[in-house]
Amino acid sequence: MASDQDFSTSFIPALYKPAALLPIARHKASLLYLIETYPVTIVVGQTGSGKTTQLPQYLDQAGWCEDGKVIAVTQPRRVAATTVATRVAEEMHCKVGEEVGYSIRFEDLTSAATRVKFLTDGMLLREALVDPLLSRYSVIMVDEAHERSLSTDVLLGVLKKILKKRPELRVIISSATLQAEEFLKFFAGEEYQPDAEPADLGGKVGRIISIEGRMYPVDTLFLENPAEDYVERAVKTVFDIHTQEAEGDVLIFLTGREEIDRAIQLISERAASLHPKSPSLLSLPLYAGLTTEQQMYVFEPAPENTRKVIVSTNIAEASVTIDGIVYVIDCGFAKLRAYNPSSGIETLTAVPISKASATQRAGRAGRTRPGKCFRLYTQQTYGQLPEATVPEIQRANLAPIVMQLKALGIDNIVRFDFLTSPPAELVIRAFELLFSLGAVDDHAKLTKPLGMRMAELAVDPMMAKVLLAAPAFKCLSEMLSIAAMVSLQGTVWVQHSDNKKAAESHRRKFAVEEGDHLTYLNVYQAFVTKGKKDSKWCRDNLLNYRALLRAVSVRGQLKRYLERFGIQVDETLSSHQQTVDPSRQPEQIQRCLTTGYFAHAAKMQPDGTFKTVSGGLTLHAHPSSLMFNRKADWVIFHEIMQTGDKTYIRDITKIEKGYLLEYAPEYYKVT
DNA sequence: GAGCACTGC
Repeated sequence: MASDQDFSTSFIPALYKPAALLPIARHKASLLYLIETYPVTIVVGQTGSGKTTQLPQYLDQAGWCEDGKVIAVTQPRRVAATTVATRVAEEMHCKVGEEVGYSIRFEDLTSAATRVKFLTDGMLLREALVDPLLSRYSVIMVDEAHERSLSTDVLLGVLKKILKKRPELRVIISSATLQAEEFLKFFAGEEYQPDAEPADLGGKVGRIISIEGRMYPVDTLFLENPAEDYVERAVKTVFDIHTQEAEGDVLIFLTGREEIDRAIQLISERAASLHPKSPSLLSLPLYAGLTTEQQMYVFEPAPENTRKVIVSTNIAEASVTIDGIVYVIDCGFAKLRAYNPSSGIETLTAVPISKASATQRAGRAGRTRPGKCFRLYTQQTYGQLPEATVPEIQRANLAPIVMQLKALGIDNIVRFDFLTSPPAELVIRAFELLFSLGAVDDHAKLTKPLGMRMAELAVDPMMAKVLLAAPAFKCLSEMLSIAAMVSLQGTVWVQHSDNKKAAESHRRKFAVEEGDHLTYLNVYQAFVTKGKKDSKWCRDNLLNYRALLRAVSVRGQLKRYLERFGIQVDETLSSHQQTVDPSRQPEQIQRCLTTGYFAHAAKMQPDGTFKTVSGGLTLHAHPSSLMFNRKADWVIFHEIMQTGDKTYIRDITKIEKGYLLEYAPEYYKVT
């Protein structure tokens, strides 16, 4: 038989490759040997190597599921967990939920027969709350670990701890080349010897194994001189490709919606001047803010004699894969979220990408045949890019993670073995917030029962505090709905850029005087009474049907948590009318919100902007908020974020200044 | 007058 190399150059591979022909097949014996011999195996597998789909099947065949044990494969994203499970079930000739299953939030398709289980890494962490040693699993494979998501990093630390108590457990980390040694060094700990021969790097703990992928070569081109305007330059490059290169679709990486809209506008303007007989251009946007329906267009094959141009954010770098891309245009930037621990404000700004990102982007051109990548920056600029993106754990608000680790019984966060330690300021800031909420005491221990319960609720600490305070304000049922709606993060209304006025008037139908939180409550209540079984009702009101269905699930889950704590949720309308005067209901909700969000308070200025309590910072109501063009005095808000040169607050509710002193006397004490 | 991408029984 021809070698694998010959095979890939003379044939175009089918979408579903026969498993035996995947590059991983000839590494089967050595993989199984390493996993049998060492607790930790790092698998460096390029795109198309088949590691995610084949390795779990090899392990199953080799007997790792005897005695009822299960193989877990974690993914950073929900869609990946479900699609890979479907694919492996097909190969194992079973239905999803039988021998192969998946488990993500709100969807558990597993059964007693399940031997291979795909799940999100956040989900596996949740399971550790109930089963701290994850004892039902014989093998845990952490896929895409090089992406270094918050939950992946925490999970790796937890697995290292578990390995000390369960030497028979096998951990497989799938990684890109760059981080493989770092992962091994982390698990080997003191045993790791930097000067050792590569084969002995991990001592008795583990080994690294590389598996070649199925990628076509991609020619990379740099600019000779820096571009002044990369959107303009990207558009020019599209036309250069269109007139000079062979057929094949184009993928452009830009940083956000505004740039994407502008690029699409420019492309369609200039496409008008193409020769009437030349092939046409079809440009399509791709970003997370689009509805699923709108996103589907990018997967449809272009009409005959048409070149497809997809203009995308970072979503196409790892989360979404589009077939038929032959040309990639990379602007060299991405928007990244970061948390400033001294101000407590999140920022969202465009920053240069890493070399690893640039490689990943270029690789998108070589999935179906040899491709080209046009980088809109110079080779010198590329040389100065960081090797890898700063892991999320070094730039995120850590309050939720601190709570989660505490709930897992990991009390000393500072001494917890992180792959990369978070900066001390982020940890300190997290503890300050949790202390002010009453979740931890002077000794940084979780309080009982408040802190323990907050740690178990799957919402951010401020909202968790509000929910646990709600029974005292007789508004628990309402607050559950509000918490569920806030968790949708601004996806309640669908965006129709062509009809802003209509959108405004629809929103006004649900609007109430007190602000965004009570407006959400209105929408939720209208949805469950009128729109739950009818997506048309949502369309008519420009509401996001899928998002609202999700709110119903989230609410149900939060309610079950509270009931487990022994907190009764009274859902009958008549009952709270007996306890609270209906006209006072909004006030109870405003007071209750203040018990969690007192640190997010601001005062409106005569010009309509807001100032923080300390007076230092000018804040703007986000245009999606009701308070964007309404009068208020004091308000609390859910979220604060700086983009460009403005700092926006969103999900805003009016309060009385006195509430702040009443519910957070320590925080606002007069000095 | 506007926000990158993810996640949680």
